[in-house]
Amino acid sequence: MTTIRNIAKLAGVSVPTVSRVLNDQRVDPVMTLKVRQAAQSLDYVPNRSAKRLRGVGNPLLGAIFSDLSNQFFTEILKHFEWGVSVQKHSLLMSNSDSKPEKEEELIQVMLEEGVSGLVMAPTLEYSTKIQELIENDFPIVIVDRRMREMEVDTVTINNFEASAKAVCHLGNLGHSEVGYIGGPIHLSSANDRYLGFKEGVMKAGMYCDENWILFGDYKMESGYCLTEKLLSCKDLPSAILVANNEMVVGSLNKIHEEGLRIPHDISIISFDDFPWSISLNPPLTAIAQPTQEIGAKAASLLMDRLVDNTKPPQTLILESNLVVRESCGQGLVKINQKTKRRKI
Amino acid sequence: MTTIRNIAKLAGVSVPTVSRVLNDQRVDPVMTLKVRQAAQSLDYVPNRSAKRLRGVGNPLLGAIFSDLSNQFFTEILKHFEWGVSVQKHSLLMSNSDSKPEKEEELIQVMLEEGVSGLVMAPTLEYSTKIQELIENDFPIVIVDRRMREMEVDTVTINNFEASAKAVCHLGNLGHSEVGYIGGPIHLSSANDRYLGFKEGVMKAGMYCDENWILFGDYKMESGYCLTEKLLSCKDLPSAILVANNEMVVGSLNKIHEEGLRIPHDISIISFDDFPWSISLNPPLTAIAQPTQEIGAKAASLLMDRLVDNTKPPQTLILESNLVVRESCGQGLVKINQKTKRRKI
DNA sequence: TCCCCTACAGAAAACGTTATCTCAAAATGC
DNA sequence: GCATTTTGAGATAACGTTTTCTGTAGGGGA
Repeated sequence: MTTIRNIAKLAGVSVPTVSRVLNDQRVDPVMTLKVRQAAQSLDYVPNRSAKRLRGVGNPLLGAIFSDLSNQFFTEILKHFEWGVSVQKHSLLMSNSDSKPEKEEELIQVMLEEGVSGLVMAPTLEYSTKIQELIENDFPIVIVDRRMREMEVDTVTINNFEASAKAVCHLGNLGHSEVGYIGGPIHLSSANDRYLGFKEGVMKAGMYCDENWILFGDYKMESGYCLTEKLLSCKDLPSAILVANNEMVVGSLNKIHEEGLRIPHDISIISFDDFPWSISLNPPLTAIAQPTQEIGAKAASLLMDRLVDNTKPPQTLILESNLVVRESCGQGLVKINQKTKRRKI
Repeated sequence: MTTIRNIAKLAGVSVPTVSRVLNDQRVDPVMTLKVRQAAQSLDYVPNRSAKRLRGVGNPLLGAIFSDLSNQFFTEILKHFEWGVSVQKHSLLMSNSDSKPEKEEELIQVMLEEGVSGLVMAPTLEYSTKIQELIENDFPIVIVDRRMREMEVDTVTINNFEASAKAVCHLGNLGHSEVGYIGGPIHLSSANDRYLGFKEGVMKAGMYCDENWILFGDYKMESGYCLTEKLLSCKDLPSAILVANNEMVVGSLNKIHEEGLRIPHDISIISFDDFPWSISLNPPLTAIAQPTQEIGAKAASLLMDRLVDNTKPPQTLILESNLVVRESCGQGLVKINQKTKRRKI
């Protein structure tokens, strides 16, 4: 490995002079040239660890997401990376696999690596580790979820409202019985979506049997299993709201496996929208979250905080967008047979 | 920030003693205790930059993928991370956005960060930067694609064979005219898939008009546009093979937009398989790549090379799996109207 | 001509660690 | 009981940088 010391030797100058040349500080032109040539010929690669130790050089940022195979998060991450890369930050990413203990470990690793800021989709709505970071004024931005009892920069959508809006949409289409397949209630997003669902049901005067309300873990498998459970009810709702992209895939798969037709036999509406949602059977009506904007805002929030850490934390609530396709009956009232047999 | 120097002061011992305690080396129990307590009370966070500068501590690995919003890559990445995390490596990830110049820049950044190994899905089949790394015996593993003129650890599937197999499947179903929507031919995967397609067509005695062969960039948009172009042909093939997951989404969207029915009007088979492929309209017949195995093997290949860099580079060719669903006619011969009108 | 200021290169210190070296004290062998 | 080995803690150097300090040469003003 070549160091500025080697360069200095080859160029016949002192070490600090090399440093000055490489940092574009004022140095005699002839020396500058010699140093540049030496650096070139030795394939010099600057050592960021050394720079970071000195407290200079490109900052390192960290991203910890609960599920890096969930396209929703990777979209956010991609735009976050775009947002911060204009400033030449390096980005350390990791996957907490929705495990709080792994998350804590990863935070520790990132701190040891010397990140100057973090963006996270945390696994729990409270974490002493994160609380500590905040108390020590460590720059951190939370996406998708809100933390409980913590003042911290946050970028999310209004999950309550979005969920209520979805139910309202079902109501407008004539649905009067609706089920809910939700995420882990200890996450604010899951909780808000559930509360919004209840609110929507109430406002629209719809009915929801308690057996139609099921909570999973935001993963596809639980979407599948919970749908199985739901479909085993004697009476079925005419429509269900599924709380995220992964679960709705499981849910759809189960519904198709059972040979039920959407929306004829059951309607479905979900959170999160992707290009392939259009080509599902049927095209899926969904609440699209602005992943691009979430990522970009998170990046700018974090970069702002890196330069000025005195501002009070902000919570940005972005607009979600109901994308109406064909999985809820295309505006027609569809009541399936089973539901008609329902007593109340 | 607290350093071992602070701890030493508080515990009333020397700096090296603190280091020894924290590295579990033999130290007087009473001192050990004092050091541990001091470290605890000062919220000590080890500094990996300093360790790395000294040449010790957990190694850092780098991952550079051409598209981090492509689920195929994130699946690989996830399993790669699992594979290496058993050894407590840190992982620096980045997205080259399929841009060679960005890729080169990212490699540079990672080298500066001091990664001890790289896993990459490169943007081109040749790169002087990568060539240099290999010549300098830098540990690197390539996934999904093969590099030209380079001896380097590689994990991929047999794209040629898989593609031929797909065409053969179409032939078995009675298709005799087939189109191809491929990726950028400068990538080995895209090239192999194309060659395999041609081979398959020839072997099965099928027909492929030259207007039915279109090349894009593996992105959804080009899948959409190329399908538009294909569908504008006077005569249509009865089936098309689409070369990756992103493009097939665009392709499906376009086909649905045109109101064509799959497989009645046109059959479609693609590379890459995801949970949501089951719920597409219709369920998509696809060549599933073993993303989990690719990631895991890449991890073990890289870790092996980290400990022993003398072994000759290996190329692992993993098995792909044809998943037959309903987008190719479920075993029935389907010839659409338009095709029937074709002259030869 | 002398003095002071400026410009700029080199020397030395520092960032937070760990490894090597030194040395004293304790433990062991005779 | 003395010599020798072992033990283990502290001092020092080193990793690759940058920053501060030091010193020297050259230029300008009196």
